[in-house]
Amino acid sequence: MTTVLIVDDQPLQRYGFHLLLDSVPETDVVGEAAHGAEAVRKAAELRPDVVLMDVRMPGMDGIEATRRIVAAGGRSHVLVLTTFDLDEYVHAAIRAGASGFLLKDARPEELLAGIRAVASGDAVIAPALTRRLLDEFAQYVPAHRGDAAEDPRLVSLTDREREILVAVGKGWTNGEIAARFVLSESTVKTHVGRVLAKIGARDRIQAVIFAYDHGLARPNAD
Amino acid sequence: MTTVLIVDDQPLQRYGFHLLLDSVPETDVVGEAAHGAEAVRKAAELRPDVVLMDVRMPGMDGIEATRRIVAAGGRSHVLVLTTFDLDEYVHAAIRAGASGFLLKDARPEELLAGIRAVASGDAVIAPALTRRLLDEFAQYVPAHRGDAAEDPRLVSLTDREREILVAVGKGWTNGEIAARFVLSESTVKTHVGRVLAKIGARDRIQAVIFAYDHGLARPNAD
DNA sequence: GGGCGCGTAGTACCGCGGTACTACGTGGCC
DNA sequence: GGCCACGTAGTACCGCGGTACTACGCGCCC
Repeated sequence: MTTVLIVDDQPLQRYGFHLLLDSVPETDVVGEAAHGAEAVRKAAELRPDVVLMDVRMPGMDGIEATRRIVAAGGRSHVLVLTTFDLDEYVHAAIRAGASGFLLKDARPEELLAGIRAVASGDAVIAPALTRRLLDEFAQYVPAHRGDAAEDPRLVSLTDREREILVAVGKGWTNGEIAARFVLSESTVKTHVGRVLAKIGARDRIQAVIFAYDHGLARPNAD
Repeated sequence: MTTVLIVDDQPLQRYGFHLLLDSVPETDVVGEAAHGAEAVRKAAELRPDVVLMDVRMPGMDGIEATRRIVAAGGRSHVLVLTTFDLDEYVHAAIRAGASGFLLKDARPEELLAGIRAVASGDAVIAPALTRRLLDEFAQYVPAHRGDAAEDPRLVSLTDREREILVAVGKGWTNGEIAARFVLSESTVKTHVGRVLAKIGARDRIQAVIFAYDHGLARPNAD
């Protein structure tokens, strides 16, 4: 049995979803919320398996509510619904930690399949949006393990040197690296020097860029 | 009517798909191929709406075949199928231009829905894979105009300072920036200093990291 | 006019980073 | 045994980077 919390500012919309979910035995609507703040509160209180979240709402919007619900760490998975397939919404929702993104004009069985998938920890995206998402993904993931492994400069690094490069990629100074790795600063300098030579970087700054370009360092926005 | 080309090295597998697709009126299997090269040839010849592509095949694999079919520019959309949900396959397939990625243990209706979506120009991904894809996506597209605009540190930068930060993000030295911007090195230093203070970085290395984290610098693998 | 934000530019100082060495212990391989 | 790769460590030197100032011209607004 999958417990669901319905979040939408329009009562009629909520009613429609409620009817649909009641029509199948596997889902159980445990609550409704009309805006973001109420959604966050009820999600914490009812701990539903799935939160059916509308994006556009007065007050706290669905994105922010999603962020807070996900951040709260419960096991609730958020399935975001919208009438508009704007890229910004999709991006924001993904970054907020949503497990799915469907359009409101989805067929009932699609919605139910989505809820099922999300409840089991998987994720779903409306086919119409997936196309654009894949195009972007192909752009943004240039050299993730694969091309990276083929880069002769990267494979020429020893394990230790790779560790050092990762540390450099975090922005640590030689002194900090020495401290964390329990080494002398001289040793760190030796390693860094060898890394720079091997990857063809003139200074640690280009090493940081190299690390990002080759997936050794990961963006970690704040 | 959706025309389909089935590509798989195992005759039994092809047979199974053929039977399934024949069981519904909307799809029409127009051909079969047992390996990558044959798939590329037949795709060009038969011009199917959808190519049902197995990844693992002797000789030219499904990824390479997908790349060539997509590159050929026909209107065929490739739906990749695999028994293994390895990330590398998914990434490679997406980069190759595949329109979809499903697991072979998908239910028949899922497969048919996938073919339908792909034929109409949309894209589909198996829910089990979407989860990980979204996680990665959230990392790789950190600040696609949105959170970036919300970051007070970023908006506090003047236009000039933002330009300087981008230049720093490229790994340029103060001297290089001065040369390219036609400025004195002193001026560059002044700007860099102000940027560091505003974004809360102690040195240009952390500024580079900041730039990457906030989408001012883009991975540009070689 | 006077303030203010911004871009420009300078001087002086210090320290971290990078280079160019040398050096030694360890483990693996021929 | 001897060689080699690797990780460790040191010294010496120089220069870029960062800081702390000061300064001035320009456009804008009260």
